[in-house]
Amino acid sequence: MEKKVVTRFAPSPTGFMHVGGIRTALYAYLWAKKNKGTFILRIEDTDKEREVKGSIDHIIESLKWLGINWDEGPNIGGPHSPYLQSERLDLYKKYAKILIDKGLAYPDPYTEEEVGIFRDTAELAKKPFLYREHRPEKFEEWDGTKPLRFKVSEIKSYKWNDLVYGDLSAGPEALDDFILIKSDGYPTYNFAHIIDDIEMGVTYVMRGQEFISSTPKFLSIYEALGIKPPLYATLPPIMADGGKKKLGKRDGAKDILEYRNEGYLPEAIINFLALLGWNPGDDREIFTMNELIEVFDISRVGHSGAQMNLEKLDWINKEHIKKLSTEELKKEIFKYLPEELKIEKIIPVISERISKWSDIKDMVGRGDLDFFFKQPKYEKGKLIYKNTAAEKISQNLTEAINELNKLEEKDFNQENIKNVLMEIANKLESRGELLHPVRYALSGLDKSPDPFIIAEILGKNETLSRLQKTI
RNA sequence: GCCGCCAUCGUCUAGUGGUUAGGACACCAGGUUUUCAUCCUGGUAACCGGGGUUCGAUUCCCCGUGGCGGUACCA
Repeated sequence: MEKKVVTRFAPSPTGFMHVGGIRTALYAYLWAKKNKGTFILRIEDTDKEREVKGSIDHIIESLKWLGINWDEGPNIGGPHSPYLQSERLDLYKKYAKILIDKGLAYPDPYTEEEVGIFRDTAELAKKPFLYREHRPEKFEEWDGTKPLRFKVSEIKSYKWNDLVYGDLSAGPEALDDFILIKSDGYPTYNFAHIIDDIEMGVTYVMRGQEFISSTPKFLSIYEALGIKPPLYATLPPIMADGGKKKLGKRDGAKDILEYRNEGYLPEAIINFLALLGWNPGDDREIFTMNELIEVFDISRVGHSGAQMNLEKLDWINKEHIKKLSTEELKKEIFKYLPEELKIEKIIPVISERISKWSDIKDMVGRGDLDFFFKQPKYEKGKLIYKNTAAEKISQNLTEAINELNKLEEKDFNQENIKNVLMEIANKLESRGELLHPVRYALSGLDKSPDPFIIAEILGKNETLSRLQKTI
């Protein structure tokens, strides 16, 4: 019987979520779900200085919007409650005690300034700074007012296997007497996440590659505790769009919820991020969350950094829009339309022309849709199709009006209108001789949706009146 | 400074000790449509550089270059 797969996403509440964090969460989620395992959300709020109020709610909202649902975590609880590190301080102290008792942890006797001087001296000598070279000979009793440090017992190189990168290694200088518990009583990330992963039974750790170099520290703690570490899956970085810098809040990374405001579908964001650093091994590019769960595999995660590419995101979003039902389209599209345009028939006209919902806002803002409910302004000459004589155009339009007039109000729909107009148009030298003027008469534009659907939406009276007007 | 990771079209990527180096976005051209959008067809475009190993390297090894990360009482 294989051990149950348990993954976690453990953000710190220092602001909003951006695509980097979301992708890490997504991969951890996909892997857990694929293996019918557990996905845990844990909040790493051990740095009270950097904490930003409200970010926990923000994280929760972001993940929920995207459909990355946790099996255990804040809000819903679970067998390993609580899921905020700040509420688990006793636990870290308990483990710290174990290390102290083993002689593997000791209070740092120096002030921060003193350690700073050690560091500066080492730097000046162009040597890597290692606290352990200043380790006190005798350990005092820890009273909780000083930082508690880990005593590295064996200075050595580490080699370990990473599910994504394969064999990784780090030299002995990556190993040092790092701080386990800060002087404010909170544990450091280096310590807390290990204790929690142990306590919560985490079996796979998905993480950014910024943690590669501190892995020996983690491994040495596991060794000291006599506990087998989880499997590591290190993810490649995401770079800012157009730049080569790792994406970070300081480099203009966007709040993931801004994508919601811009009218992207959560499934499209998920689809896009899944493909940023991973591929299924075939040519498929459009996936739902469930399909991703099906095909996702850690072993196909890439090694190199990838840039955000909004054009591709737009395309993926458009593909997902195409999959929506009319009901779903209606719900979203109507949010952005003025009252006059909230009609069923306009849905396909719009949905075919947008890649994200906010495009509708832009269309409305530019007045692209005004002709549907406002009399268009005509410009002289625009009505003429190529070199066709004005008399000929008038004649065609007149015939069109007469024929259309024969249609009953209830039969005045796209299909019938098309039949009527095409019959006339087909007799002409070029169908444009009729269809272009009709388009222009109805919309006041050269480029517009199908004039037949416009006519249907305008209705018989308005259609005939606009045609008459242009003559 | 030291340590580590990475390197295929503009971008996301597939792939191999011998391939016409494949796909997608974007771009361009043609077709369909009365126009736009959609749709279809086609096209431009890539193995960072130098050394090895080899009959043969984009692929394996080394060096360089470049990018990224780490070197915190941040995560």
